[in-house]
Amino acid sequence: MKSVTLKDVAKAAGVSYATVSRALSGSPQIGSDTRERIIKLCDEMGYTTNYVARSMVMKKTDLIGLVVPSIDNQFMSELAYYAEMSARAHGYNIMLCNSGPDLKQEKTVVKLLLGRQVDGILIVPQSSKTYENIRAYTDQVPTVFLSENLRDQPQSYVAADNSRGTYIGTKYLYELGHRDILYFGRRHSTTHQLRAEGYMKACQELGLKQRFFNSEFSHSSINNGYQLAKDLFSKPIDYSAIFASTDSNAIGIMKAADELHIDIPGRLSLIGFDNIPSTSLPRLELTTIEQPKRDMAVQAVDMLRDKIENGTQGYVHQILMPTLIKRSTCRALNKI
Amino acid sequence: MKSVTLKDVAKAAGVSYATVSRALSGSPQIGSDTRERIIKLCDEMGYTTNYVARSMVMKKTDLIGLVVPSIDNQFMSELAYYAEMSARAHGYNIMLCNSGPDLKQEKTVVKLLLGRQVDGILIVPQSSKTYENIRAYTDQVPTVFLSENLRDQPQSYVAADNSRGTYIGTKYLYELGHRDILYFGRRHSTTHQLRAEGYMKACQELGLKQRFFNSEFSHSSINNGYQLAKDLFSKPIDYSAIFASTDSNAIGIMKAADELHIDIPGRLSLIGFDNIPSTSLPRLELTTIEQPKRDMAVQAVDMLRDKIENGTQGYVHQILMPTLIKRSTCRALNKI
DNA sequence: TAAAAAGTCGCAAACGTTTACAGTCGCCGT
DNA sequence: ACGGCGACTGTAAACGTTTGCGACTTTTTA
Repeated sequence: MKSVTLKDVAKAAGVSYATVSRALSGSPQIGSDTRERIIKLCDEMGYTTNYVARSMVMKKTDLIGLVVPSIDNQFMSELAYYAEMSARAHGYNIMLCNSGPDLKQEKTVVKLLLGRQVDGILIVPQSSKTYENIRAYTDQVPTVFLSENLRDQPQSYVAADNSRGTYIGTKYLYELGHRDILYFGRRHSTTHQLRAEGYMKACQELGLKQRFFNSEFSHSSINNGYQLAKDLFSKPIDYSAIFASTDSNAIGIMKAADELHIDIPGRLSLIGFDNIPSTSLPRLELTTIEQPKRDMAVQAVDMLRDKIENGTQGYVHQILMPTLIKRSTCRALNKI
Repeated sequence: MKSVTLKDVAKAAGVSYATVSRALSGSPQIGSDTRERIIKLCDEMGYTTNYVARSMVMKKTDLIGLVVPSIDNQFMSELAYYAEMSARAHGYNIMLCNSGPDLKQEKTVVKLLLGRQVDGILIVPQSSKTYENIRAYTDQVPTVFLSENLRDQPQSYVAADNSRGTYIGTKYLYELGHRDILYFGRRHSTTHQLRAEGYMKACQELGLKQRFFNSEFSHSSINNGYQLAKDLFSKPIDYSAIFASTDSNAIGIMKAADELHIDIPGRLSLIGFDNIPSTSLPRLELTTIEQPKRDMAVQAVDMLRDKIENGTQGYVHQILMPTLIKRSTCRALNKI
């Protein structure tokens, strides 16, 4: 369990441990013969540099704190995957924390990460409240928000153009012939507010009546969408398409529709948002709006690296384009 | 960006920094009045203890390295969720690494984790080869394998009783009246070998003919299952049920069956393994064998903590019971 | 009342690195 | 032959903690 240190190999090599350190770090001021000898020796002795000691003197841990509400979530785990890969490719490791559903835990974990001396924090916020929640810490360490649009708050973030996503989605529905489109979702966060706005904008341009079915006091999940949709379907269906603000909600809607024998897309077209992996499953094949998760993740770590390594001050808002993924839950309406 | 240290609050309090340290750590040898004064002061000054400095002297980082082939995977992200929650509840943080598909990267990340001085490693192996692959490091740091059955190798692990899973699954199929059950899957790892064995054992006891459809040179994914199933279905279907060794494969099979208008469960019953979240989706509703992912994760960190904190030597094999999740892809056969 | 015990607190070493600075050595130019 | 320069390597400080030990003060005990 006792690991070999610089001092050990220095003794074995008959040099000072400063020399060994220099040999490993590729310092120019060292003889190429001794360098090779030392490197070979390190290899033989199984020396690996102790990062915590190194961090101590370098005042840099090469650590990025990643906080997500729940890694057990297709959207976030995909983000996390690309973030970790990209971070490690640039010499950083990821310290992972679930922030859970409440703001208190979210604050706790970023405080914890600060104590760990992470070089930066990448955070997928629980909601719009996160900004205020952790503001006391965001000036102590480079921080970038991921996937939540903060509008013009003085804080770096990368997010999809949520407004544009719903905009192109409802336009697509319009082109398919739909004139009565129901927007299904709430507006608890800026991101979701923007999604609603994209829908509203498209409706205005297209001369469509805006129709909302909100669910202000619940979070986005399949079961929630399902319960809500059962409510919805108990009333007359005087629309031909539903735009669900979330794939999870859309899938819940599908479930309710199936039970009531409401044919999708025969009777009702359905479109979701996010393009989580589940949407591409057989029998689901949900038409949706893709958030470019991979790009979002790598750009977020790029942005964070820039802050860390170049000390870049200020904030930047990176907005990525969403794209329409046509699958099989939307159908063209026959014009009369 | 400069954080406040022990020395800073010591100066402010007019005591030595050793006293501050003791006040925070709850040392008994300190006046309760000064303790309160110092704690209050720390709070005001926003002091947080520097964990890397602390780790340095304590020779303990309170860090657990978690390596998974890909966090972007429902099974592993669920494991990771519970592992992180449980670890943090006990004062540990998680350093996350994706090991990708190849052994080289897997070895690289555990080496990296060693350099980070993690107290222990929790690893979801890529395959059975992982044991050999990282054996050089597993005696340098407490390690427990998660989800892969290593049989009687001298290495701690926690896994589901895979053999029993397929055993109860085929027995269930038998009770439903099925007499011709095809086992769909490969045996590239011990875990999958055990699954095949459970099926074989049940067949023997029940007097059933063992029928295999193997796919030795592909990994388990929906698309793979789909391609393979298309092959499979091009030949006569002289069985009434399929046991897929994996939910992903089962879903791929569903897709192929749908395309060919092979009714599930009308014509063919189908059962999977793992109970990944996707299986519970509407329109899928796959009958499957649940691996107790939560228990597996928390028991794995418990086991690791025991090794770390109590220096427990030796190895323990923790086998957890899988359970049958009845959904809607299996139907009872009318006895003739 | 004096000595021992208990209660507080400071000093300093240690953890394993990196790096500025100083030191050693040989070699070259004059 | 000697100063000086360049190439290389060693010395030591620093990073922020924890903790054994010693020192000082106060309380207890005989």
